[in-house]
Amino acid sequence: MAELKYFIFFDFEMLCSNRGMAFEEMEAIRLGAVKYHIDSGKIDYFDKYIKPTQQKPLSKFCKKLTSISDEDIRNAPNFNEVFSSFLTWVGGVKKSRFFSWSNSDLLRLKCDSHLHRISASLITKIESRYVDFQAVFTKRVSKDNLSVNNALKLYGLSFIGHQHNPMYDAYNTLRIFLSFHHDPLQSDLIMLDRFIFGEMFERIDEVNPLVIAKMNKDVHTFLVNLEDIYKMKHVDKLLKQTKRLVSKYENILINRSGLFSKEVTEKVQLLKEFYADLCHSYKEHVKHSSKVMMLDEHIVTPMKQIAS
DNA sequence: TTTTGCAAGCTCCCTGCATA
DNA sequence: TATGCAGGGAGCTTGCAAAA
Repeated sequence: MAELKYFIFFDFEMLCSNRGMAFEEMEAIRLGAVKYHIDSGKIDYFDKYIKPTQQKPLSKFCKKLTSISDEDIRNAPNFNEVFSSFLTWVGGVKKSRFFSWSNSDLLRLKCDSHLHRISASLITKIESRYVDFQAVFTKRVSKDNLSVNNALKLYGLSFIGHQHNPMYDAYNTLRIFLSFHHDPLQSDLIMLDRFIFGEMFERIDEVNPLVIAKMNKDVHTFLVNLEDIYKMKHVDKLLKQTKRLVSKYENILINRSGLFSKEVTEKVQLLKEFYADLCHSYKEHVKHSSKVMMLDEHIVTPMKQIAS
């Protein structure tokens, strides 16, 4: 396995129309990217227009959105040429990890590569090193899918360059990535705001007691509504409800910032154990064609411990 | 402006049960 | 057996945010 040296953030601008267009027809017309050297922090830039196979003039909507003109792409190299120079610029797929903000850029890459008969194994190689950073950020920090601009704002940053310029979009995605990695405390505070409290903390020392109080309240409400016996058709609803509760708190276990106390992480662990036992018990009941599912005392014990 | 994805809420239909 | 009611589930609608 080659040593990881670069993080490549890339973004495509595509053909588009306000009258609707099938994704297959939305060929790439500009590829922008930034290369982050992991060792030195140096950043390289890549930006090229792409001539699409279809020769129709760009729609007004597309021109306005992307600031790309017909002249920009008329004499541009085709997808094969741009992709080839992109790979040269990357300097080694095996030494790189690829990122974009939403997986639509990967889908575009796959779609256009197929159209231009680019080696499928090469695309598979890139895909195996690809991360949809928006999905990671949503799961770990923001809860909802945010635009690059709104994600930057969470860290008090503003967009640098022009939006819908793919190189700047890629560069600003890198800035979110670096904030996420270099400022775990702020990332955890944002996560608490968006997943649990709906507001930012002013004082760090308030965090742990308030998380415990909130968990106690949530778990207590859950236990009040919990029944001893469920018809099997109703267990699905219980599982969903429990999963939502786990999703709300499980990021605390990662604790990159060290913000959360042992007491807090242990309570979240108990919550996860309860969910795991519940899922296991459900599968066993399904396996034996049970009509009802009883919640044994030992399954509910972790929840009672949290609420105590 | 359209498309996409997700979540929440709403509606309709089916099922089961009670009653005549 | 026919009718009416309640509850639940599937599927549809709506709203929101992000993508181009």
